Amino acid sequence: MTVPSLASSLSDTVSAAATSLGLADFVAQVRRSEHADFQADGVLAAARTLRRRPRDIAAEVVEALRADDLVAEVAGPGFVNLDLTDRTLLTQLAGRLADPRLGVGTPETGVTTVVDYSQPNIAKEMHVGHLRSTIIGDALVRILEHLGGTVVRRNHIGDWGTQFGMLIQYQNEQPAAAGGDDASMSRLAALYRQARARFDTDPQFAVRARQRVVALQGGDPDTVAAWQDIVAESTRYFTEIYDRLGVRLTAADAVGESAYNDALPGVAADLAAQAVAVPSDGALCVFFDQVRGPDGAPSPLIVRKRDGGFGYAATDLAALRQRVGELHADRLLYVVDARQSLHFTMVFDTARRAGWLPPQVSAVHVAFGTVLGPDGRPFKTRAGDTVRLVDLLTEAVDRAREVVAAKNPDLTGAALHERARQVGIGAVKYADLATSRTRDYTYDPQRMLALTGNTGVYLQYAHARIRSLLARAGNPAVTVDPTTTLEPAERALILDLDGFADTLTEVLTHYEPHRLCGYLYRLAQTFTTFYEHCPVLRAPDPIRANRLALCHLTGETLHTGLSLLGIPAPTHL
RNA sequence: GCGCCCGUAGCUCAGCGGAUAGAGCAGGGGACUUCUAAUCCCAAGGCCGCAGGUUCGAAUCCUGCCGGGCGCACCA
Repeated sequence: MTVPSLASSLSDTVSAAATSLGLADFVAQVRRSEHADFQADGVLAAARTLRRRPRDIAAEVVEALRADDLVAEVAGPGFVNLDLTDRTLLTQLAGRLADPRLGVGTPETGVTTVVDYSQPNIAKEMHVGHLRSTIIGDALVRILEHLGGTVVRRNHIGDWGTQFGMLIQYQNEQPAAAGGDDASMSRLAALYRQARARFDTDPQFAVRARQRVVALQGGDPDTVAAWQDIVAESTRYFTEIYDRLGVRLTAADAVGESAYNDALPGVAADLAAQAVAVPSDGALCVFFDQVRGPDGAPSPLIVRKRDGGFGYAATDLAALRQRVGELHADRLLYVVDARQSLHFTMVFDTARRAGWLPPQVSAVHVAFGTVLGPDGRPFKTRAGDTVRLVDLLTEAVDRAREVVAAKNPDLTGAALHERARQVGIGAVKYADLATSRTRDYTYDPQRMLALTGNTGVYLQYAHARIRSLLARAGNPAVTVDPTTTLEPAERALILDLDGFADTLTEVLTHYEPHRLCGYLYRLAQTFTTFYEHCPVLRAPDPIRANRLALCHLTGETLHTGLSLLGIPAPTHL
């Protein structure tokens, strides 16, 4: 059963009190405060429109709030401080514990969201950019689903385009150099590099490669078969990485660019018929008032190229139309690099104009910044190559294994490996999710894998400690006695715990998972303060039982919160 | 030229209209016969890029600068 947060309940209470006083426009903003449990803001703003003294209004509100379980008082220039009784806090604690969902509601019920994320390219290695998209998208998917939403995952894989002509042609001409029958991702990556180099330096090969593209698009059986082999091999590889990452993307979620091929002529024809797109230099383009190039000339979204081919604008439009029209999406999320922001602005605008994106359907480019190395430059190896995602994950897990083994010598073999995986992958994900997504992100393996401070491990450790404590107590049934007197550290913990559901909805207002990271980190710190100040097992009942209940809810909240970030929370570290 | 993002402690970052701007890391000083010290406590560290404006109140909103990053016609 949904348990409204204390903050939202108080907001209702204060608003009702203000209404009873005739303060019609009063909007109570209740938030946590250093000076009380909560503070209600809004009096100062109301005072101006009413032309009255703020403290007088605040005093009236306080008077109207008079109740047994609430202490309200005027503070400063016109703040209303709100303090709740221990009994109220303990009752709230009991309410959350009584619900398997910790009282979190399902405000997303009935809302369908299509989330487009990960987007690796066939025959190319995944790198840190894909990692960001994958991790952020996965967290958003989990949170949307947890709040009752319907989610369609879409992995818009780069499985089509001119580079496949190059790849297949090179493979045909140089079967040995391309690694023969040895089908693997490293073979494909090497093939890609060699084919690219040949394409750039040998004009005659480039001509043959372009002819091969025509053959592919024309459905030549041998060429199509070669393409399918390459796609299948890459897809197996991606699935392997998703499994390693603990990301819930499957082959079924992969709907690549090629899936929209048949729809592209229709997209172009409809846009042309509606005059949304117009011919320009032989291409079919959509223009925008504000979008201009360096020369001052309008810059288009190119729906169909001069040679008659389609680029990714057409593909994105086809996908969008299908997601709204056939999948009945209420919301479209694109977890893509911030550098694509102009592209999405144009695509969304075009779709609006064409009527494919009705006003009630939102489309959001969930942009993230470039991944930088410790030197502040785009993250590359010392040789200047893109860092392979697999290498990065392997390094993270290896280092985690060393740390885990050092702290927990009894752990060996498969158990050690599993623990190292949970810690290492968790560290990578947390480091990526914890910073606000729009800014460029400094990827520093040293810092992230130090496994100390504000990291995933800190949270995993806090969780494991709680599980250990509860196990030591014999995992008793949870009971809450609402009549005990609370220590400040206990009050702070209950108040923090109560903010979980509100944090999740806050994450969805701007699709910012880092807010959940910040919440969980604060919660872990508050718990640690409680842990240092309030003995649990040694305390006499009913205080002991209440503290065990606090531990229980904290453990559950950390576990749920971490899992919503896609981070495992083992019972032991 | 136009557009988007970013300038907060030495470093990496939170905070984005409310009371005295916070954390982590690094560096300094402490705390383990104690429920996991992968932890905690204390001290130190700030013209919140600059200048105006709006407001009872601005790191937060608006305008203009400065500095950095990234986009802007046939790659995706």
